[in-house]
Amino acid sequence: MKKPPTIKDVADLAKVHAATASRALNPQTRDKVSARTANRILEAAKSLGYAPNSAARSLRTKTSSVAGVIIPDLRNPVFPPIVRGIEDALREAGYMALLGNTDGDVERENELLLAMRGRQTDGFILATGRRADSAPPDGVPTVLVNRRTDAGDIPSVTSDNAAGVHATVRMLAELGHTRIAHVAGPQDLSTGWERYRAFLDAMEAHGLDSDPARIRFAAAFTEDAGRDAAIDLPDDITAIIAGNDLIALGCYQALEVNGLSCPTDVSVVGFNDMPFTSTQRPSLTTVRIPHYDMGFEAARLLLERISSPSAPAKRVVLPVELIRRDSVVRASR
Amino acid sequence: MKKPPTIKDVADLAKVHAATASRALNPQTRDKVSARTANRILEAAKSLGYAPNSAARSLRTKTSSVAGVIIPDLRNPVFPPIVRGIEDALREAGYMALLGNTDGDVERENELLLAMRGRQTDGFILATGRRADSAPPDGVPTVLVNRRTDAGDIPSVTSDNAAGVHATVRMLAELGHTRIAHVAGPQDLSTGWERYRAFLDAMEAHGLDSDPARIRFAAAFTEDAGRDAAIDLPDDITAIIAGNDLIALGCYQALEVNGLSCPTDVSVVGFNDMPFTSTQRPSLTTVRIPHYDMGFEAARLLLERISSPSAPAKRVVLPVELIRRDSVVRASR
DNA sequence: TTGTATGCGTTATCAT
DNA sequence: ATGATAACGCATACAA
Repeated sequence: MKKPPTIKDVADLAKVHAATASRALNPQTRDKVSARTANRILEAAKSLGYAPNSAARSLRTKTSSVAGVIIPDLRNPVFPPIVRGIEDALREAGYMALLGNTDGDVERENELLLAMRGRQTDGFILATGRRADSAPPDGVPTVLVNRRTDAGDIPSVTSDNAAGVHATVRMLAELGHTRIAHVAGPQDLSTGWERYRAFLDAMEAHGLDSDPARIRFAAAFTEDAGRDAAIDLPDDITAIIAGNDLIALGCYQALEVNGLSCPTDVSVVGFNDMPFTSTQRPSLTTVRIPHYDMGFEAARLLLERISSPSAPAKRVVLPVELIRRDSVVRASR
Repeated sequence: MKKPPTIKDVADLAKVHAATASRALNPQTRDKVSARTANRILEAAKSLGYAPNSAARSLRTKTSSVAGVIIPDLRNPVFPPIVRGIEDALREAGYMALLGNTDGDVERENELLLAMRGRQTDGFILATGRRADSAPPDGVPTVLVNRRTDAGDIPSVTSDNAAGVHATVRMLAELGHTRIAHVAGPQDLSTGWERYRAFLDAMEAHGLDSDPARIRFAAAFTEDAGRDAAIDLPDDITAIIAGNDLIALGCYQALEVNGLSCPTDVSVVGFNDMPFTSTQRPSLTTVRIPHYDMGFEAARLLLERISSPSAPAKRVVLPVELIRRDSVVRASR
């Protein structure tokens, strides 16, 4: 494990000064060097297997080509595709991702932010945003993905939750459903909130009554929370719009406990189209969200922001798609 | 965006020299400073929100407290829990994870390794190992997780694949199954290979005939590859041991195509116990692998290795657990 | 076009 | 126990 060559080694071999080597090695400044010597230097670098020491470069330039990616928990199936999309977009620009999980703990998130900033992270992509969060005080380039803040002063990439809910309500209405329940997600997250508001909107738009007795709020976007929230819904409902797929699976459980069956008695719709929803019993009708693309776009937005930090905070909203499967049928009661 | 405080700012505030502040801030060298001044310095650091500049530290110490984690694809459900375990173990030691996906492409893996090494990565955790891979030539600390090499000269954390297969065969044998098929995974990966070898072993141990006609090799650990491989299995089999859960789901499909039903006609067993196997139809019997723990152990092993690189290459094998669900019943034919 | 000089923030070595 | 100093490798403003 002998130590790697430095730029000085390259310079010596090419019989130039280190500064000249630096200029030749950096594509940005290569034209400040005669083509002949530049070639000689590149040659030397290759023969030595030279790779720049990024610590030294970071120290000097204050940039690292590393982005911090902070999510609640990688084991939640929505995040892997998002992270994968982020990584692919970052890589195109020569960036890498430093990953951290918070489990929804704000303190842990702050620790992570601090630790990552100490590592010269050029910017952050956060999938942990809460509606009430405010922009980072020190102006480090930051992009939200999947969730956004109410204030809207942080760039974000989200999906068109409202359109998804409207499409769902329209489909159910066309199938004769009128007593439609909503098991909403947590209201402090934009995803839970937007879908809930859109539910009220869409019901009204279709002339349907959104009786509060048919609305429940799950404590979290989990199967258990979904079951607990759905367990005491009134018996006369014919459909449930769940805050997301996990909540929808919880609704499956609650219906079973109550001796009802999906889809015969009650149709169920989820949100996300996470993996293996198509092979559940019954296969789940759901609003597909382009998680990979959201991650990809978020990373591009971050890179944009890193190169021009003062540009206005763009907000990208990607389209969704309603996927009809076996969990939805015509209303029978 | 004012610049973050440096150790000099802390030192000035505490009215000491930067060198003293450095000693006080580093737990390793704290005892070289009087307790009183150390406290004063810590106080000052906290009040300024000081975080050490890791680029400078790396440049000086040649270490980064960053580990490279390279996996095939985060969207494969086995990897998120592994990565999460890695991250939790790394965090305990003040390390962070730089993540990269290869899609199984060796060239991309090499690019990633190079790029990460240029970023002063202290070591690597690879979930991409192939049986034929050899140890990295330059002696960078490296640990394999989930898969291992034949040579065994790289430390690894894997699960007891053989025990899982033996338990599975025993269960099936006790339920009266004799014509048991195996849809194996890729044989260039230790997981696919070990399970296949264990299958032959276990069948023999139970006095059962492992007719090659009842063995198939899937081209990949995917649902599609599993279906394609299982589609032409002989009709007289009563059980299938699949190389992993995704292959098992592919077997479900193949059985359906062939007009057979699981579990009535054929019992199916998978490997991994990935999320949502319990809610498939039928719920999948599978060998649960402690992915999170494997990741956690792998990270610990890497940290060990970073602190004493010349220690012998440990190989950790974690126990597995057979989870019986609806996809397995007594042999009826 | 190329060389010289300097500093990024930290820590190790020396001196006090 | 603390301070002074140098050096890690690189990039840049300035000089030649």
